Amino acid sequence: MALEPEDHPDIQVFDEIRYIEHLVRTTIARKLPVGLTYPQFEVLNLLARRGDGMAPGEIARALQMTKSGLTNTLQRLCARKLSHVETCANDGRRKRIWLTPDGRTAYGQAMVAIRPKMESLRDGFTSKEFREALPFLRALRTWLGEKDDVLSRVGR
Amino acid sequence: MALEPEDHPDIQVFDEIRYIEHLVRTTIARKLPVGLTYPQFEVLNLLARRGDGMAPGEIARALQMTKSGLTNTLQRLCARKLSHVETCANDGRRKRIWLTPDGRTAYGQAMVAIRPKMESLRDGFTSKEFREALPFLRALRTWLGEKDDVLSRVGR
DNA sequence: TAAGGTTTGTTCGATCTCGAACTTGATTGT
DNA sequence: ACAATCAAGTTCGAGATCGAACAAACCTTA
Repeated sequence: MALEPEDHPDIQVFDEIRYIEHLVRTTIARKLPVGLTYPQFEVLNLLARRGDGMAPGEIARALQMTKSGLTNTLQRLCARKLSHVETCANDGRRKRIWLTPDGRTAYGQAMVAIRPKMESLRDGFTSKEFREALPFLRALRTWLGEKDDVLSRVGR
Repeated sequence: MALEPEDHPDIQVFDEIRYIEHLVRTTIARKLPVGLTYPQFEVLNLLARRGDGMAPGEIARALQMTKSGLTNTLQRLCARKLSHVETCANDGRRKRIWLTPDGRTAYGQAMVAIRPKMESLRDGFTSKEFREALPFLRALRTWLGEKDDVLSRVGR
């Protein structure tokens, strides 16, 4: 699809977006230290950047994962002692996720593996180009998300 | 990620792209007639638009799927008699995939379910906006794909 | 024409992903 | 106070996805 001429520009845009998403995912996934999958890395990345102690629900929303999907990933991270769980004192339902020292180490290794690629990206494109692309992408994302049944779903 | 301020514009762009891709996928998936999954729809869509008779390898490349992933999807489509397979006469390795009448019907139903959404999208954005977004997206996709280990892999 | 390599597609195991149903803990209305 | 409701996570089953290993059909070349 993505490589063929398409009549509708909107379809072409979505094709390119699908393609880019796929390239990013596979490129990163292949550089990760053995044992780390892409979604696992995304969780580590989020925890490392946004700070520990997030609730599973927050993490799932931030990463566009379902709650059940995240449960799965967290169980694997915890099994490998890369994260650990803490039940919230005030609210017995809620949990908080923390990176372990091992988790930070693994994240660091992953970032080292990925960094060269990211840096060469910043050689290939200017910061300005990215900034100028943002408004449209944001508008598109917002439109798709708002005008929709997606966010009105329960039980994600 | 996608909803938080991020220092690097490039990361924001990738976050938006990831989000958009996810919204498109889930939005379409939820509108599909029961029994049709999103990847199955993508294959039907490709066959209906590009014409029947494609080889599995071509389909996989066009849709950024692995060969093994596509084998799986094709087996399900064939099991439901939505497509059927033909071994190539000249080349015993190659196969050709055809839509069955049932397959065309299912595709038509899926398109009917999706059309309103697509049309309202064309109300929300102009064709010009999409066209203007394309060059950057294409350049990004090309850069990610070329300058990379992805395409040089064997056995996709 | 036989050996070695290439291309095409399949099988397999591990993980991801989704939605539906469920459990448990908190909140609210009366 | 207590039933109804809501919210946060988990479980489960079906399907998707990936890569590695494989089988079979071709191709090359000596």
